[in-house]
Amino acid sequence: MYKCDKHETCVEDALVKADFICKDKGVRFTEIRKTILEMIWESHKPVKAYDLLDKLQKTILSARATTVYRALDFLLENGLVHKLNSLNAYVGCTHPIKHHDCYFLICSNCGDIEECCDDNLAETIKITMDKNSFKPRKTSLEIEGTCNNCLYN
Amino acid sequence: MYKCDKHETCVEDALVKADFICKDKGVRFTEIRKTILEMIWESHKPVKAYDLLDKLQKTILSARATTVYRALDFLLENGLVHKLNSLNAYVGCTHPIKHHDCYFLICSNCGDIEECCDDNLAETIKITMDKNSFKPRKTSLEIEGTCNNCLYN
DNA sequence: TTAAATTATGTAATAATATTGCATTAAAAC
DNA sequence: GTTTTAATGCAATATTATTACATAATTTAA
Repeated sequence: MYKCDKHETCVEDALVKADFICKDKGVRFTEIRKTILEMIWESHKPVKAYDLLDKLQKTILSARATTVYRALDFLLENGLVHKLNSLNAYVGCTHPIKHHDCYFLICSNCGDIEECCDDNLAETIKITMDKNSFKPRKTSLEIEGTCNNCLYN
Repeated sequence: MYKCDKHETCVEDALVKADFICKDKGVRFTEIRKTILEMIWESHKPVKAYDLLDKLQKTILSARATTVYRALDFLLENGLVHKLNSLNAYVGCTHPIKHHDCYFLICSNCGDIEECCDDNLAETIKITMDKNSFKPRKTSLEIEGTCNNCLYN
């Protein structure tokens, strides 16, 4: 398990930041979008679209797959969540305001995700792209393995 | 478009190597598996499972989704093809014998894939994992952008 | 401050991707 | 040759995601 001191703080923090970002960008952080983001932030584990749908339908009976995917699209576009392509699942972005390229450590033992940034790594990727004369637009780096916690606890 | 001097060579080469690898490992390179690999190698573009199925059904009427996915599983397990998670598509591995960690440059203009290796990049990733006390098992690095050819031709 | 334009949501249908379970056949091992 | 293992046949279904069109809510701007 990911050790955040007090998980409520993560959730609150994410919602406050999201609110700020949306206001700043002049986009609408509607109830549905807020609810989906909150649900995603219930854990540090990747969440599946249809699990979100199941939960959402408990309060919003009209919810359909589109409801969820539209909210996800919005959250993705605005950098509030990430999609993990290797899992077809979604996680909250831990630093939506100052957003750089980041990568994901996926622990296949406990299921937790850690979102990381590393200037050195980002720089090396950039250099490698230059070497290949490739103009990158979107980088997806997902590393599956065992996290520190699971290894030693 | 990816410029390989003579594409037949790519295909032949891939099949010969696959044959060698399978013999070496003592696994069976059956007709279906060979056909699927050949189909994947028809281009340097990622291929979709259900497109493979459509093609396969022209010669093997009994082919079903499972037929394709089982062949793909085999080819993936034996390092003969790669799955591009960001596209839900498959490409042939260009160096199945000496296999290191590699990454994929996905040109969203021409659709071509380039599979690359870079020791320096691999090393940087390794170092970054160490820093995070994370024990990696499988790395997926996919970079979408514009390739050299599309930029300057 | 209402009309027009834009954005968000409701709703149904369906497309695209992938897996399960069980029967049968083919190949390898003994 | 028989047993064991691996591969394929086959049907059903699970999972993930999109399309198209209608309605409602919000924002823009006349």
